[in-house]
Order: sequence, then C-alpha cells, then structure tokens
Amino acid sequence: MEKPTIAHVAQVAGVSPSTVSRILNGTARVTPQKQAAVHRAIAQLGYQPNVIAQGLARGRSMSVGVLVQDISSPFFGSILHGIEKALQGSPYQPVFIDGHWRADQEDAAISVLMGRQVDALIIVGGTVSDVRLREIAAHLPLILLGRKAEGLERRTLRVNHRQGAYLAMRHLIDLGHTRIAHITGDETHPDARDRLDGYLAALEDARIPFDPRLLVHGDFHEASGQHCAEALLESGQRFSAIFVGNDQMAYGVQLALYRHGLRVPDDVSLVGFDDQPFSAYTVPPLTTVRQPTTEMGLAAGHAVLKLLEGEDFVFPDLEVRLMLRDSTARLQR
Amino acid sequence: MEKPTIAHVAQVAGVSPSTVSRILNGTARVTPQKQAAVHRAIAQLGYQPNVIAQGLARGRSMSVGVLVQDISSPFFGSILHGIEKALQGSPYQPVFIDGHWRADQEDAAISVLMGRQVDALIIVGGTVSDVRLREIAAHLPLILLGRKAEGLERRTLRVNHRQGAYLAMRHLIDLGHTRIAHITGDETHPDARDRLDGYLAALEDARIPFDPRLLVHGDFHEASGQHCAEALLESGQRFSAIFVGNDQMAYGVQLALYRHGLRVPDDVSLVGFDDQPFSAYTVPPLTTVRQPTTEMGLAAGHAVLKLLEGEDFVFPDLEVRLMLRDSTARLQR
DNA sequence: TTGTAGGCGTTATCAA
DNA sequence: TTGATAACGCCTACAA
Repeated sequence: MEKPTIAHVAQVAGVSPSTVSRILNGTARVTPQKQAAVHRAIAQLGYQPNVIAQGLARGRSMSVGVLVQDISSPFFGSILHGIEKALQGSPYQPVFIDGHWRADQEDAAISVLMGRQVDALIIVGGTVSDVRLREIAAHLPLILLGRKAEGLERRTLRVNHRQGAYLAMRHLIDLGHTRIAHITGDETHPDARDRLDGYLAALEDARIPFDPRLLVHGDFHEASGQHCAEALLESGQRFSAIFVGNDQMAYGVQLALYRHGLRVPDDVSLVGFDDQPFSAYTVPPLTTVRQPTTEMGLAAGHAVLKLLEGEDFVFPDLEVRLMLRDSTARLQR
Repeated sequence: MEKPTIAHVAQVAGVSPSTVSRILNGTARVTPQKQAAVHRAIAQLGYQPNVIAQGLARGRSMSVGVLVQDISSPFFGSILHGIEKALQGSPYQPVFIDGHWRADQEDAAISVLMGRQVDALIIVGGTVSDVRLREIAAHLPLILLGRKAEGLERRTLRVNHRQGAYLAMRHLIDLGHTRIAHITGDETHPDARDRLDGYLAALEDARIPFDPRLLVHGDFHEASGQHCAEALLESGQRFSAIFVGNDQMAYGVQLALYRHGLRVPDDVSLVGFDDQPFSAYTVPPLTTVRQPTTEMGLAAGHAVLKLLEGEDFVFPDLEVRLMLRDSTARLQR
C-alpha cells in the first residue's frame, strides 16, 4: 500500500490526472459529478498532495525561510511564535534555522534555505553584511527584523530602542535619581548602541553630567549582568539606580544585589529592557521597556505574505512602552 | 540571469548532466579533468542544487519534521536547540511546527509535515492518540520525546519524572520538613502525574501522612503558580515547604510569597522542576530538579539519524538530578 | 568512465 | 469541460 498519487486518485475516480489537479486547486470548472467522484476517491485512498512535487512543478516551495540567532532564547522564541501565527492558514510554511550569532553559520543557513527554494526570507538579527542582504533582496522577498541594513529600510521592522531607553531613564530621573548606572548590551549590536544613546540623551536633557564610571559593558546574558553589577558595587561608585541593557542581564543584577544584601527598589532601582514573559515574575517584578516581540513576528509574517502576493504593505507602528512594576521607587534621601 | 541548473553547469563544463550529478553526489568515479571543469562551472555560475528537485527524484525530502507544543517556551526551545545541533552537519534539515497543545492542531501539523514528505518525525509532548502514533510509526521513523505511547516504548525518550520528584521530596524531608505542599502541573499531562506519584511515594516512604489539603492543582504556567500559592496561604493550612510541579509555576509562587511578606527559604522552602536557564537567577536562586532538555533534543536527533540510516540505536541514560540552590533550608522550629 | 533516456508527482499548455 | 503531453530539476538504470 504505497502512498497514493494523483494518478491513483484519477484512476479510481475514472478521470484524468489533470482533472484531479484542477479540482484540488480550483483552477477550472469541473462537473459536479466528477468532483464528487474525485473527492470520494481521495477520501477512500487517503490521498494527500505531495508538496515537494507541487513545489517543483510550480517553481515555488510554499515555504518561508526564517533565520534567527538563537532558537532557544525566549526573545527569538516569541518572535517565531508571531511569525508562525501570521503564516497559519496561509499555504506557506515557515522553516526556522539558527545562525547562532555567527556570520559564517548565518551564511551557511541562508544557503540551506535557498537550496530549499524558500519563496521568501525573514532574517531576525544577525551579522550578515548589508551587501549580502541587498543581493538576497534582489532575488526574493526579504523582511528584516531587529537589525539594520542600508538600502533596505522599507523592508526593515524595528522598534525605537533609543526612545525606549529614553523612557526608562526619564522614569528614573522623574523619581529623583541622578546617579544612574547603565549596563550596556553587546555593543557590536545596534540595539545596544541605540539604548546607550537613549541613556546619554536622557542624561543630557536632564542636565545630569555623564559619569563614565557608571557605564559598564555587558553582553546581554544573565551572567554578565551579575558580573557587571558586582564590578559596579566593588568600584565604590555611588548610584541609586541602574538602567540595564536587557532583562536577562537585569536578572543577573537582581541576584548580585541580593547577594550583597541590597534591596530592590529600596536601595537600588532597576529598569530592564524587552519585557520578557518572565520579568513580571521576578522578585520584585521588574520595571522594563516592553518590546512587542510577538507582534513584531506577526507583522513580519504578514508583510512577507503581502510581498509574496505582490501587494504593498506597511508595517504597523509598534511602539515600545514602559512597563511599570516594582523594581523602581522614588529616591530616598 | 535565471537560477542555474545542472543542465547549465553541464553545458558550461562541456559534460553531460549525469556527470555533474555524479560529481555532486560522489556516485561514481569521474576523470579529474572533468571534475575540475565541473567545479569551475559550478563556482562560475554560483550553482546550488535544488533540494526540492533532489527530493522528488530520490523520494526523500532530506528533512525531519519536529512537532512541539509551544515554540516560544524555553523548555521546548532548548529541546529544539538540541535537535538542531544533532542534525547539524547531517544532510537533514529539521522543520519545526507548533501544535499548541491542541489535538486538532497537532493532527493538522502532522499532516502538513507528511505533505512535505518529511523523512522522519520527532514528536515532543502533545496529545495525539497512541493509535495515530502507531500508524505513523508504521510508515516512517518516529521518535517520541516527553510523552508516552503504548507499543512505542523503544522509540520513546523520557526521563524519570517520578524519580525526580522523589529526589526533590527526599531533599525537603531530609531538611526536616513534614508539612510539604505540592502544586501539580496540568494533570492530563503524564509528566504531571508522574511528579505527583513521586511526591506521594516520598511521603509514604517517610511515613508522613498525605494531607490532601496540601495538594493544589496548577497548569504549568507562572500565573497558576501564583494563584495556587495564594490559595494555599488563604486556606490557612500550615506548611513549611512547597514542591512545585515546574519552575515556571515556582516563579509565580516566589512572587506570591514575596507579596505576602514571606521569605524564601526562611519561612518557606521551595523546590521546582525542570531547571530552566532562568532558575539560577531567581531571587533567591531556585533549588530544582534538572531535566536535561538540550541533551534530550540531542539524543532524539541522533536517534532519528540512526533510524534514517537503518541502524540501531540506544538512547543514552539521561538522569534527572537535583540542583541545590538557595530556595531550600533546614526547617526552623 | 560517460551519455541517453525515463521517471519522481504535480502543474500548465494546448487541443479537442 | 476534459484529456494528452510536456515541462519542473534531478537521479539512476542502462547502454555505450
């Protein structure tokens, strides 16, 4: 009992393969009788179209390649979730692949996807060169998420990290804090740069002089948040608040402060960035800048579908916003 | 400038398409000169094999379907990571799809994967019926992860949740706790059942009578942990420790205790289950039972590759183990 | 060692 | 409205 093909169905239904194909795709009118016969045959045989063969014949694989940098991270996870949701119900299937933040692996991953004839590509973050991206965009629909690329601005969905950082800082400043430290993310990453810019801009607008000793350099991971906080504490610098480059690092910071017997927010106020699902459950819950990751994935997915249909699209305005929780408090003096 | 095909390469290199194919696949010996010529042509044209067409011709798609229940959760995320790692370097590409813990969606997802002619299937968790699974297993290599299925024991990789729960309880009991509450996971899920079994077994072995009032029913999510903890507190029951069905719920519990002014571990000791990456950074860091998710993914990936090569395989012994951290302490009396 | 020819399952073109 | 027939790009006997 081999896998039934269109030919089998055709035979059982007493029609030609092309008729079956037409019924399957609604390509042309077919007599109701034959339709019924074909449907009966399909059900009887348990026939299922071979998407691979369809792909070859149509020249389209009905799949969308999605390159992310770390499948296991909750950040990318929720973006994937959004993309998947957007493509649900469309005939397109997302194919996820991991670049691990390494240019060579990203390149290889893109090759794999191209070899599989993906009909479009969504690239989330990463370090592939702008030239390469432009090359790709010339060949197939491309959407960029969470990264920049010259000449591809219209294809890029990105939230305003600088503004998010500014909001976070504004909040701390409004609470009376002036000695505000900042733990940056990996600075090869444009998001980290933008957040730093927002930090500096807010200080300047509030006429608080920038103190470079309050700036420490992390890498976006929990452990580095912990280390940076410890370095900060050991440096002996005074500070009453920390704006942390992302939530993951903020978790590390919370742990370091706890270990040093410092209370959040009584002794130190803390603001993170991203609003990971988890951040509402830290002790205390973390005030943070929400980056609407699922919505970003959704928007990217919708955009790709539009591109595939040759239609125009506009990205929705996705705003960052400050999630006020319990890790920040008015400065005690 | 269309996509180059084997025919193009053959023409440029001055050989026949079959020769090119042979060189590409190492199917037969070919003169070094022609080899060189072909490689030159490939480089010149930027030729890349069309995996779709290969798949059709070979009757294999070179892809492995992976059905999970929640792509965005860190638990599934790290399993995916492991699977992806295992398949790296093999000619097989994982295709991830989300079943959202819903039988109908899982069924649809499996259909999609079959339609795409995946050469093998890894199913992680979920609620597809055993019959259906056996049906699938009859047609193509199937590996099961984190779920049970009668008749497919040899294809199932699962850690011993009962034992993990027992370890957690043993630890609490050794610390002098006797009033130990348990927040279960979603009890339609076998893992939750097994953990409950371990809880009960440990009580029995320690001759601590089981008090049903210390048992509350959660659903594996943070919010339910929080609610269950609150219900427990409001019930007025005495307890000095909680064994929580998984880490995510434990986060919610930590928050609830914090909100009620209770200290962990001074007032209440806490043990979770899973050892999510995050659990080392909660305040205080969470004592929990480690489930080696990445390794499970790796093992599943390797197993699938073996199956695909028609070889035999054995799953490695993956043991759960207790990660001692700061959320548990000796009972103060 | 190499080329020719047929086929993988489907769609699309062209007559009928 | 329907059915042959020829692609789609590649692989693999079979023949040379």
